Amino acid sequence: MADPLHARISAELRDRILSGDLAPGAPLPSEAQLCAEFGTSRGTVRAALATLRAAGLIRGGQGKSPVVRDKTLSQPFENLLSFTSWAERAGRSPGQRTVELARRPASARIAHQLEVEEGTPVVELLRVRTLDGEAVMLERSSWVLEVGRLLFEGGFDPDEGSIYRYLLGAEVDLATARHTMDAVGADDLDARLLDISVGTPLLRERRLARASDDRPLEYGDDRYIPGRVTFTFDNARPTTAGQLPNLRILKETS
Amino acid sequence: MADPLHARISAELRDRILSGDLAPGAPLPSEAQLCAEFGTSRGTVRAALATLRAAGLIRGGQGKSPVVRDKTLSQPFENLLSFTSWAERAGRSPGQRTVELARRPASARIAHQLEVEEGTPVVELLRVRTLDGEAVMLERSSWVLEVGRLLFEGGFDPDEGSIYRYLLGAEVDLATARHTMDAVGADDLDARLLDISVGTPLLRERRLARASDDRPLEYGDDRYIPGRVTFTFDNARPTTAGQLPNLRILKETS
DNA sequence: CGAGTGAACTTGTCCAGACAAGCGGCTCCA
DNA sequence: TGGAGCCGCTTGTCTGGACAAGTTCACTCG
Repeated sequence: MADPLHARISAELRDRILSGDLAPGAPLPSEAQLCAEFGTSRGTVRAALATLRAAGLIRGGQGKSPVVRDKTLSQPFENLLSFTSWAERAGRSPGQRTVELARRPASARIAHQLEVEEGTPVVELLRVRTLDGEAVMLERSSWVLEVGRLLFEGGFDPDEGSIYRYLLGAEVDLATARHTMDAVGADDLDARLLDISVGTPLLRERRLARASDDRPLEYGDDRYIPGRVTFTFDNARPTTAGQLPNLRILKETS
Repeated sequence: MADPLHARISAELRDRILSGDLAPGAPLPSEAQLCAEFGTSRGTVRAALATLRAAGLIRGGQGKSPVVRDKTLSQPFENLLSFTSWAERAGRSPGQRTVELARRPASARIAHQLEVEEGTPVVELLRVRTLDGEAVMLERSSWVLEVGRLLFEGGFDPDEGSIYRYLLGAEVDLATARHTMDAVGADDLDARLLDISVGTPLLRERRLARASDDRPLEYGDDRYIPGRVTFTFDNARPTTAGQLPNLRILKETS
């Protein structure tokens, strides 16, 4: 109820698109009609439409009503960090087996990524992640001590829940993340823990999560067995001048 | 000169950020100052700032001036399609060796992706792509006949220029693309053409490019040798309510 | 029957003003 | 000295209006 008007309008329209009430290809009501329906001025309606446009849900040109482009939604921030959140939203059953949770001095590479002195204590976590009981990914995660210490304190069980959900609940300021994708062959550790042979191609996602003031908080290295999980992104040519192309990221099971 | 005012303001501010005139962390001028500087109303200035915010260049909260977040720009639409455009922008020297350019009936898989009947003629292209003379990627590309025929007509040399640049110049309506990343081991063909051994891990990018009315135009399968090219994406938690997280994609050499 | 004109409708752009909400620094008081 | 409250600046939200530019469609004219 306290939400701004334009947010409520865009939420309402988004629901109509996601529910199939407005099918892809169908035109939206004109701005004038929306003004009448919600009892607002045109500027407010246009702010709501701009949100949908940035999300890639609608496409529309001058002179014509905007048209529904797609009903797949870009995934929320948390989904790209949290294996658990993502799997649950995809209707799969996530699980994990914790191999180790350790506090140790940062190696040169980790220290460089986290922008701390080499040898500074960090908290490292190594887990095998499963989907419906089947191993799909090996997660190596290093946290700066300030945040990592929370993983040792009561309330968090590494074999139980989602780290990110726990940390976001503890009001840790996770604001941005950069993900880099490439391919590697399984090393000895990967092979042993994922029960595959050395050299098997793996999709690697390296991740650096930062606080809102850009301090690095976590460096992660996740290696996915191919054929179980894919990363998809959409991009579109800019529509109106000065507008930037819109992007959406989807992490999918296959 | 014919550009809208808000586009000119956002372009001017973007240039100041990219040139380093406004360094990351520095606050932008207040909206009132920008109004005075450009002689416009506040709504116009806010439209310009919204563009920068959607691009992830600035971050800013209520009560405070927006702050420069980053000076890396999301890549334009064409860069994610065209190897040539991307390489040139990255300051590298792209090249290619065309293995075959053929018109043949669509296989079941290609027909399914391009949404045509199996056996419908399509145009298929197989090229080894190089960066500074070094092979980095094997490109398999299948075009619907309507577009692919242009590759046979005069004016296009598959050993010379960029397909996408040529087709966009020919006013082909390439509007959106969906990219899916995973890892595969090199098959016999990959191994022979890229001069690597069978089973070497490769980063695979499958791509479906569509026209603005969503008809598929091209299905591509690009396989990158690891360590030469990576795909990076940034995501951020939404700042203001109702706003969606912003995303940026970077394809990088390493 | 076809081509061209024009009106109605749509979105894009821009303006001027108003109030609410958040932030930061200041003063004043205990 | 330290804290509370106030004030000014900033952005967020919303209104109502105006004109420009693009699309669609029906009508008219040749």
